[in-house]
Amino acid sequence: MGEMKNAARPVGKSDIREGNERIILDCAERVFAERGFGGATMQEIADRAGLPKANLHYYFASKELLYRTIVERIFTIWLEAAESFETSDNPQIALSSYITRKMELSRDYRYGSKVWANEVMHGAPIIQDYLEVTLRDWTDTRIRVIEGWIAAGQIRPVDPRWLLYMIWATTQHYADFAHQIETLNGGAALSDAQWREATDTVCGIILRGIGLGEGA
Amino acid sequence: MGEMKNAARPVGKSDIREGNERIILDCAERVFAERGFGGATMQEIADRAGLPKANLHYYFASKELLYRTIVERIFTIWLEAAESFETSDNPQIALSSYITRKMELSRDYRYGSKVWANEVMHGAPIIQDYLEVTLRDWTDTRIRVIEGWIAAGQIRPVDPRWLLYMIWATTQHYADFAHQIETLNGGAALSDAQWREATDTVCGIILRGIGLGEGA
DNA sequence: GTCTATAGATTGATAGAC
DNA sequence: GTCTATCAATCTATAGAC
Repeated sequence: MGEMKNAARPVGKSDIREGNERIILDCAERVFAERGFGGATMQEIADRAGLPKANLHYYFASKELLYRTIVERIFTIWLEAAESFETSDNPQIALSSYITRKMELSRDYRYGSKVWANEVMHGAPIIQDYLEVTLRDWTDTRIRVIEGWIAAGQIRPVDPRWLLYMIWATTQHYADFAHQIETLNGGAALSDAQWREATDTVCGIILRGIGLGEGA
Repeated sequence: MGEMKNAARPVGKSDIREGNERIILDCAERVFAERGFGGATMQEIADRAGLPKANLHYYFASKELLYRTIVERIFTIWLEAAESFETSDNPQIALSSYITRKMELSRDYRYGSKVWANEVMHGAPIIQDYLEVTLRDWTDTRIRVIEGWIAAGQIRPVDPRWLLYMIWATTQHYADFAHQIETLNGGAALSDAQWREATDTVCGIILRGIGLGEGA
């Protein structure tokens, strides 16, 4: 497929375009995470990507479009983690698999999480529509699931909102505040064992906190 | 004290200076919180403070010094909340008063919390020394207190680090992600009752999660 | 202490040769 | 598709009159 002419590729992108877009997006994600939207420069992104600055504008018309593409990519990943919520009717299994998945995402997509946090902290100037439609719908659906568990007496009665915020906050903290955590860890990244332990502890406290502890 | 000459004020600042510095710091805190360090401009800070741009440089030599002053101010407020930790030997009282205090701070110092989060997310380029010395010392002391509770069988055995991170993450989330929370709240700020309820829920889940629930 | 004017550097974006 | 050269706008910071 790589050497074929336009006729054989009616909609798809060329290999060069696809490859360069990926490199630009990956580098830009890190720069936006480290400097914020205003602090990031097209020059630094270009340098890291090993391309002249003008090429960035060839692939992404503007800095804002490049940024928006990145935020949307991250938001999609967040939402896919939601599927963990549906793995079981049992709240113990559903919640612990959701928390575990969110912790994995914090480890694997640290920069994406930071860009998202930055965007929301600054008042979501670019993706407010996502908050108002997609996130709201997702949240309302999950709230109803949790309310069902409460009504069935499966978990203690807590406002599902505060519970969800606690899960988001705690799991994303390991990405957004990774630098602080690593500093307090003697300057080293968390080991595999530490990630496992942190995940287990987070799961344990939250589940037990809403009345799902095995040993309580 | 206001009209006296230099002789009577060997160390103190003039009223004008003190007043202007306060206005500049308050306005700058909001701008840095909303735009990040790189996105903030001295012009916007000056406009909000109602001063010409050159005056900012008269009071604060550089943009970075102004920013540093703000981050340090916030960090001091954070640390003072630590005193709540010493209100009692009883972990139930100590932890719930610490969490409650942190929730109050998230409500009262939303912008400061955001500036801090921004700084840490970007790798703490300005206040890395605070992380490595002051915060580390504070954390180590609290860890020993928590380990004492565990040794005495007062709470369940959990790594104190993951517990502290959970408290920081959850409480600060209400400041840093206030925009998201308000969007999911129909666009309105949380009411007094909602703040109380959220605080109670956070306290309840965490305390019960480490084996301190009254009803569990 | 205040403020206008401006220097000097950097930015996002584009034109146009290859 | 690539990349050099460059524009127009904007930024931090300062000089100097008041």
